[in-house]
Amino acid sequence: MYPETEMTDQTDQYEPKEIEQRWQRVWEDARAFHTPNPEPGQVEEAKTYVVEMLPYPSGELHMGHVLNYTIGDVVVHLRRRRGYRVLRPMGYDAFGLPAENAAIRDGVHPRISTERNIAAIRDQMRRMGWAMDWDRELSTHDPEYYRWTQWLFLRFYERGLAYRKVGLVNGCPVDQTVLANEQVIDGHCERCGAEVEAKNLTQWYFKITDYADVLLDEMDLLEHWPERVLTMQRNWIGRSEGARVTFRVAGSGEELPVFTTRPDTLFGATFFVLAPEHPLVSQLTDSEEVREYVRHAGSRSAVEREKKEKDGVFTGRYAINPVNGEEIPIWVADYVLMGYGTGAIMAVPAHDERDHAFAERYGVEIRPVVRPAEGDLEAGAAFAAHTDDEVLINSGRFTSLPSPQAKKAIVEWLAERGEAEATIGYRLRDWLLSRQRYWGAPIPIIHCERCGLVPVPDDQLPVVLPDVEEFLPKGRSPLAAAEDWVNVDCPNCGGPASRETDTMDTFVDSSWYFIRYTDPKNDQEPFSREIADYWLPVNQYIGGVEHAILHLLYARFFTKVMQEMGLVGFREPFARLFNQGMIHKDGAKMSKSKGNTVDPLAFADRYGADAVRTFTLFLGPADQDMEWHDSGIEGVWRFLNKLWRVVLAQVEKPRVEQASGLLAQKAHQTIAKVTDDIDRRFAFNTPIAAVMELVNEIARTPDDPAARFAAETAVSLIQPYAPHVAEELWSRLGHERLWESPWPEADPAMLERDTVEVVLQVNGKLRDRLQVPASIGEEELVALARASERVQAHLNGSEPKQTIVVPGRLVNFVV
RNA sequence: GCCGAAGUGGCGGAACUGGCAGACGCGCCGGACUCAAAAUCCGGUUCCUUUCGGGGAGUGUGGGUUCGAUUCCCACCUUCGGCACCA
Repeated sequence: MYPETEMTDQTDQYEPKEIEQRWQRVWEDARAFHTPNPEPGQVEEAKTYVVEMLPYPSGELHMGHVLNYTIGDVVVHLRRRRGYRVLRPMGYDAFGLPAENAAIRDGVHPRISTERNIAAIRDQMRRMGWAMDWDRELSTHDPEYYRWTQWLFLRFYERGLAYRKVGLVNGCPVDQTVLANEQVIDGHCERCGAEVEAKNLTQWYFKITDYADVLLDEMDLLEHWPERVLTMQRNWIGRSEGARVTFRVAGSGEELPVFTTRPDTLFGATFFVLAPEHPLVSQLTDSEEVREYVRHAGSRSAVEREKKEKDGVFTGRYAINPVNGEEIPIWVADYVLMGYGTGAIMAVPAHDERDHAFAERYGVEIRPVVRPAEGDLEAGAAFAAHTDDEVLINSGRFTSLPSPQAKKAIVEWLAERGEAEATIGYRLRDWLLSRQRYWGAPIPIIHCERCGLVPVPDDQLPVVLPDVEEFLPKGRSPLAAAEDWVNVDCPNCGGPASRETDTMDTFVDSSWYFIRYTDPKNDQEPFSREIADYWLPVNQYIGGVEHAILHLLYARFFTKVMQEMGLVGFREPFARLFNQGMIHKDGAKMSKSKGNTVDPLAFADRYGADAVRTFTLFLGPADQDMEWHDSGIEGVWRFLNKLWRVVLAQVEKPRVEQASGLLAQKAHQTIAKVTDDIDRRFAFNTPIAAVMELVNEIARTPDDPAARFAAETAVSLIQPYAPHVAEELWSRLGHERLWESPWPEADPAMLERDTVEVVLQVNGKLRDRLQVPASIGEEELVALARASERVQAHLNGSEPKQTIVVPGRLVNFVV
């Protein structure tokens, strides 16, 4: 079982490289971290499912990975040793643009480069010593995986949750593909930074907007998600309550619905605005001026539109305001967006900053209809902040009603006549999932001239991605050129048909992988529901905050749909989420272009994987951004060397079964702190400091009868961080298999101290300290405290007005 | 503008429930070892002041609650993140 070198070739030097290789082999041979699924019907036992966001296989492990997977490793080791059945798999998010762009650049097929990168990154992960169940490894580019991604797509399609529509989409001119809204940052492609272009195209969408409310409401099912992530998702969904109010075109009576969050300001609407793309514009007028404006607006990008001053053009037509029958001019202006609400607004210049700017420019009436309940009515401050204590003015029968009531009353009044209804607006749009690129899972749909859209029958899945030679996208998928693959018989009528050539967004692949892990080799279904329901929801999900919106929102959406299909029995995929911070260097994010990256494997070569792992977590709280200093790892290196020396000095000492005394007590306190910090507080830096303290203490008193016990405790507690050196020292201490040895338990009796140090204060200022028996009575303690010379000096002979006693902590005299 | 997070020594950070501010580490200073240096080990290290006993100040700023505030409350400043011509 154990390598022969271990007992015979005992050098005094800590040689991480040799130790780490040796123990990695031992774990592999012992299949130490393989976790089988429970047998069917097996009694429920304590289980934990830990998932870290799977890496994109770039071929090189970076510090972000090291932090992510070391956090997971610490949690996993602790829970395994506390007797849980722990599932901890790993996989690769292998489809996507980087591999494809590399193929275009270097002429290597993406599958070849991806698989080469996977082999490299797998090897690097092993060198870091992470306790993963490699039997469950999966990759999203594997046909055995994407077969089920396609299968799930078809189930969504059957339910009307995957659909095709013509619409304005964001296209990236560099990556030559359309993007989901979530992949557009400030009007630019999130990948390459190019400014996106609006295009009218037919694309595939997932109907995530149907789940907008559920995605908000069911945040309550999440036990422990960082507030910032919930906030980001709330912002992204962008729910706002308001009303849909129907205006009509004067003359024709054509309906012009608008969405507003301020129905209380309806009496202040002095004009009406349509987005340039609004379909009614061309019906309302054939004015050349309007057509010219619409054409011009269409050529401006969203970024340009926002930067310029508001402008617009009058259509010559009027809209009738349903609250008072007033006719107000209809304008076309590109500050109104077609994509939100109805693409038309009622403009209330007195209470909306944008409408105000527009009205000022074109001389439209500005009519105030609400004023603050009390306080100043400064000009210009009217729309500064809308609050609930405002009251209506100039609003007919609603005048002097408080704003919140007025909102309701006006909508109800209009609703009686069918001219309004309370409704909710969302910022969230449907998820655009088709991509005009090669390296992704093909969308399993066939276009038949006679039958239209025909889903690929389940028994013909997977639709395997064909090998092509030319990856360069030309605005259509490179797959379109693979004619043998494209041209097929219609599964329905047998007539000539062609395959869909777009591939799926890689976020589809990663929206369900955490369930596939539970049953990764299933070739009958994506996973067994029984097994999935045993492991999920994931007890602990760990990953970077960059996925706060995209991946986490999509995965939540997928899970809800799968639950409604009866595929799983849970509504939320990740019960707890931990977002690690980013590791910076020289005050900035690490990036290749800045040249401030740190190669973890290079440091592992020099100091050992144990030191890299430990230092990464010692940097600071793992959920905050951290600053990497090369000199810092020296400190951890010194610590591990000190541990090595201090522990080896105890090997020959007798083991005292019931160790007592201060050092034993310190050891028990350290057990309690490390356990609580990791398991309850998710604090990973402070346990290292606690073990350092313990080791420093042993080094000071190596001949203490409890020194050996304390040393064994230190080794046991550092194991989740530095598993190799811990295992080596454990075996030299004469034990076996630390990785499955029970986690130490703090003896409550040992945590209680016989004597305690009490702080003596006068007027809240520290004046003296006192060692007293823990069991001392209050009166006796006060008497002792008063007797202190230093206290006496500050009391100046006067009698304390008040004496505060906190048992076991302090006595405070107030004079 | 709206929403969220955070401000503590020279630096990273600790202080978990209102009770010893600065654990642990880096850096720096001193010492041991060395012909010497590096490495290693040991000790010191918030600031001001001191007759070397001590005294005073101190957790972004200003106020408040409290015997007592890094911690709670109010106002403000700064930094970071999200959303934003979203009606």
